[in-house]
Amino acid sequence: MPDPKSLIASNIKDKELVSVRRQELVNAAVELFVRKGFHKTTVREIAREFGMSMGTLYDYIRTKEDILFLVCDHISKSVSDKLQSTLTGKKDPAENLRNAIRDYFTIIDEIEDYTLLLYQETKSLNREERKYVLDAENGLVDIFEGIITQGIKEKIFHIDKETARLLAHNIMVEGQMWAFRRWALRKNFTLKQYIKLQTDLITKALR
Amino acid sequence: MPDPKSLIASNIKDKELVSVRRQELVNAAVELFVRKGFHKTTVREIAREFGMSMGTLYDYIRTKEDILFLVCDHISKSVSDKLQSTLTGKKDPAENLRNAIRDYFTIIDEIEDYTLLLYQETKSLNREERKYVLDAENGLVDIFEGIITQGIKEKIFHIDKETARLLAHNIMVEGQMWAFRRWALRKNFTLKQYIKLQTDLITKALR
Amino acid sequence: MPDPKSLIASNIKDKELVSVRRQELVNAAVELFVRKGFHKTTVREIAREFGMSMGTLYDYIRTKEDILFLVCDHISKSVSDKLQSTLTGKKDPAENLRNAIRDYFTIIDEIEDYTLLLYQETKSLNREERKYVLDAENGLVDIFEGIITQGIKEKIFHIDKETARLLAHNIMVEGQMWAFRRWALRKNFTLKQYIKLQTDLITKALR
Amino acid sequence: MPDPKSLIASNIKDKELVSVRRQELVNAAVELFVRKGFHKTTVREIAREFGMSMGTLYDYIRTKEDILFLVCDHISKSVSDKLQSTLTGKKDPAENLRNAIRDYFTIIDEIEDYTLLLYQETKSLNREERKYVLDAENGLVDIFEGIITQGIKEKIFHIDKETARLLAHNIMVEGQMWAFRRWALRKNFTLKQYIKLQTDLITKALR
DNA sequence: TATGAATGAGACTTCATTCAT
DNA sequence: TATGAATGAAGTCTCATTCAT
Repeated sequence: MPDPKSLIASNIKDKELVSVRRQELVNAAVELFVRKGFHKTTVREIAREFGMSMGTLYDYIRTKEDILFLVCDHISKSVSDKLQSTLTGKKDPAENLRNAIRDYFTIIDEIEDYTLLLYQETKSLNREERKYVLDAENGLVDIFEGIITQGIKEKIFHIDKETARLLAHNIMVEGQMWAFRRWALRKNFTLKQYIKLQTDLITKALR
Repeated sequence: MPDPKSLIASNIKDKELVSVRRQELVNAAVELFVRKGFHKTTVREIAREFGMSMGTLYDYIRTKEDILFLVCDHISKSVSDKLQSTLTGKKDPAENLRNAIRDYFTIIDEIEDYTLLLYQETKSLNREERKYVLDAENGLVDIFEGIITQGIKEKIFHIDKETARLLAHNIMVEGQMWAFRRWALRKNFTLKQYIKLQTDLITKALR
Repeated sequence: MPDPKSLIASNIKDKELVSVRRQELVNAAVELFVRKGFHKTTVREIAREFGMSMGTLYDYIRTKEDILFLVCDHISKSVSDKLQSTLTGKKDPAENLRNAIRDYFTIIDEIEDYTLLLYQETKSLNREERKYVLDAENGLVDIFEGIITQGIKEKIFHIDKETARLLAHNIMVEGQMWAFRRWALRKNFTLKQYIKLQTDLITKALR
Repeated sequence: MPDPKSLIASNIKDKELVSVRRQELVNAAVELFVRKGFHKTTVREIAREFGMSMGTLYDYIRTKEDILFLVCDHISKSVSDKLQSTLTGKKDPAENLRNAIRDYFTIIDEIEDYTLLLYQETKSLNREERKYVLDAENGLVDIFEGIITQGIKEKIFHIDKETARLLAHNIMVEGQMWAFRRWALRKNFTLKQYIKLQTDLITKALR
């Protein structure tokens, strides 16, 4: 998989600089997008937050949508990286799954605003860019599915392969819903409770 | 709860006419929003599809966002109404739940595009309008929660009250994810399979 | 041949109004284009001269190039119309030719600035639009060729058919060069002299 | 006549280097101008084609228009030089004229694109620069006029002095029209035919 | 009540030119 | 002398909303 960022043309020759500046750009844009949404944020505002002129901003991207892509890609990668780094090669699939769920939900909680953004604005990306982001998502589903499948092999979990895939999807969505249904869930649960209850439900379903 | 539509001012005195026209307006707008998204649809396009002039359109609403609200409210109500109408007062909570899940998922599948729209554009509503839509959502959660609670009372389901609320949320989201993760789920499951597998997982969790 | 103006989309429904306003638009733009050239004239300037807002201007056209097309088409039609109206069905081809040359050169002289504009900016039109303008030009060539051909038939002119076509082109270009080489020709000739000398040269070539 | 190129200031001291680089610059720019027109070609593109940085490019010129002037001057000089080099001091003015016409038209045909460019973009030059280019043109007119005048003196051609000047202009324009009316002329004539027919017409006019 | 032409602010984007390194 | 990142003014175009008829 080629680096998605190389999809985006730039006038600047110094690749290193492009990389650094784009990171700064993402940092500037993400806050605005979270606060106002992609469509209601103007490029001028982003440039101001970016601390550079409009012209300079456009030396690093070609269109406003490129910025959205950089932002979405960043968030998406960020979740993947964080989750990957917490995954240990523990032996017990049951414990592995519990830990993965806990870590994933915790990450979501930490970057709740970003999750929401990724969730709501991905549709504004073009085909190719959207595919990148969704592929990253799929990578996460694969992780959960892998753990469950291991448990099935070891006869610890008692569901079939198809259900394993579905359950992996469910876990992903249950993580995300902690962000996008916060208005309702926060009234009833703390993160800790939420993790515990969801984990219990999943565990029971695996018996 | 006051009729949400009365939130939106109108120049027209004849309440009956307002109601009829707004329904036509919603029908015109919803197709466009589904196809192009709210932000990329222009009021001019809506007026054309609506078969009325810009001026007349603005006799029934005040801002473009009002249209979005009418649309979201309509979709949201539509799901509630359909689901309510299939709910029977059967005695067995287990069967009631199975039926409700099946009916809800089926409704989602039927109006998949609308669900997606509701899902992605609600954020563009203002505080007050968004609250309306989310309240309607909550009504659905209550329905599922009610069935589960009944099962708990009858000692058929073995989970606590808090988990019941959470499970109700889960069911809602699992219905919606059939729409918003269709790009992934459709590869692996038909609607029928999806309903069966999710129902099984929920059933196991209730034991 | 469909009316070229119908090639250009408009937001305005009243066809009559579109026609009137476009004429006003052409009048506003042509002066600016003559003075500053197409590229150096801004749409804002055109709107100001047009006496309407930018938005309104763009209700009558879609792009800046549309304005250029309207202008070029107008000039081109204008020359054709004027020439056509002076053409009499006189019997003597020699006299007909002399008159046509005189009238054509005189028209060019009258709208010298416009001729120059047409001449220099046609290249900025897109394929289809350029074709329209060039086709109109060809119509004029045909007129001159027709007169010459008639003279050949009547054994008054002694050149072959191919040369007749070429000579028709020459006459066209000799008319235009009165505009685009004015910096040189005006030093040596008045319009009257120019017409006489060119007519004499052509007449001798026809012997 | 001072060297036109000295009109354009340069940061670089080494006159020799300036001259060499400017020639390379012209070569780079002319292709782009032919393909896209002056206004639609960006300085960045020219620099890239030139193989130098923006900064370096601007060491050799002051404004984008300077480049256009260098290009126009180059083309204009190029035609003059080529034509001069073919002119022989033959004795017979009639043959001299035929040869000059043939050579001139042939040169035009060879650098048709450049002729067109010169023709269409001269207007974008400023007063002073445009004068340079037009003066070079006049030099060519003088050449043709000279040959004709010689013929008049030798009683071979039978037209007056004023007509001689006009005819010289006509010849120039008839050469150029082979380029700028190619869309029409190429349908009917090859270069060879075109030369022959135009030469015949001119010859007849001289009798 | 209905029409649709008119508004004008503001959106995104480009690009000739400069200047610190 | 050479580089190329940075500038910022200006360009074209859009569109939600209004109001005279």
